[in-house]
Amino acid sequence: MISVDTSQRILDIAEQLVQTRGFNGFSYADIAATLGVTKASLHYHFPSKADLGQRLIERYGKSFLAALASIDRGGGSAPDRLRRYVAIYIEVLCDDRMCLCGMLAAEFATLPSPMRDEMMHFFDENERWLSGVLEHGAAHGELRFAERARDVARALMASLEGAMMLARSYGDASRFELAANRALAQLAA
Amino acid sequence: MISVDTSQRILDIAEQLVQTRGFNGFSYADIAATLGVTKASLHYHFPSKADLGQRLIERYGKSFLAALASIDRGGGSAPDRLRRYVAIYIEVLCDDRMCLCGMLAAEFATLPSPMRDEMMHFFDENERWLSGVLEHGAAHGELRFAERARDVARALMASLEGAMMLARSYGDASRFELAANRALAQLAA
DNA sequence: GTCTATAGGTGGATAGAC
DNA sequence: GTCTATCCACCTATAGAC
Repeated sequence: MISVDTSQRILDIAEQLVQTRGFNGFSYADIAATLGVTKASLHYHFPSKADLGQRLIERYGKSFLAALASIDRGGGSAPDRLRRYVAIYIEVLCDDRMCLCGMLAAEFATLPSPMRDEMMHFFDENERWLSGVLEHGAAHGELRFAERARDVARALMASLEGAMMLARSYGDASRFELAANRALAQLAA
Repeated sequence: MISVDTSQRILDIAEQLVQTRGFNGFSYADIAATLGVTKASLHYHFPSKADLGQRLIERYGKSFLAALASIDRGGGSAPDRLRRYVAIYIEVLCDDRMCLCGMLAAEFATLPSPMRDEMMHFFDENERWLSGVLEHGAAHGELRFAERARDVARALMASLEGAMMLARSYGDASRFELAANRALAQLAA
């Protein structure tokens, strides 16, 4: 994820800051110090912090969707795909980060509307993809669940986001892995 | 929850603010405006914001433990107790709040050490209580699970915290209820 | 595109009168 | 206990030179 473009480098640094400290937990000064430029320069690329935040979620969402598309291209059974979905979260967590949108969900009440909408769009897309995998798995006898695929998808996202948050607080990734494995095991046919 | 004591009233207001906006999302000015006093007065009761935060979690933890003791006094089966445990979360959510400690878990990286410790203590106590209920339920054939009670307790807490956060962002408490019901249904013997 | 300089506001916190 | 007044650091953001 090495960027040459300054805008992308700013987003890289901001992304790491939001995922660790939250949108209200960092400032332009933090980015400027890391990047080695002045605060004023940042405003050339992102006029306001709200702009920066919105563009950040947009990029994160696209990158996440690309990862989901990559899972689909890789083929494999529905349980396999779910394991690779969980692996994305683990990778983020092992970098001591939270899911960007999980973090923003906590700060929801303080976010400007465009950021809220972009955040919900992220979860909607995740729900869509997961629902597809779940339905496919159920149809092929690879997965079993009693509720609507949509509701199972929502419950799964919630479990992963919550487990991620607690695991990060305890500095113990195995807390996440245990919760995630249990969630997947319960879907086994 | 009506307090006459000024310190308690300050904590009441701060609690609502943290549960909706986060610890980094409010200021002494917000409390002062709501309470109708000056910022300086607040510093008489809580010298620093870190003090305020720590005392806030202490009180919240005690109140939560009292609620768990109340569930125990009420008797009933393990599934019954778990339903009443979930009901605590629902009540908080219907007031458009997050769990105080779930909120702080997101901001973990920016919190002073005393607040971190107090927050983890809250989750440890929840884990202890839940583990007890789970073990009791398993021993009496009311609940069934494959993993250690401790790990099931952790997974359950993570699910509830995550579902709460997403449900609040979507302004849809039913999202939480569906996830919680699914989590409890999977423990049914 | 990046800089210096600065505006205008808000943050937490303190001193000292009442 | 609460007030007024104030401090200083930091915040987001802008103007204008280079």
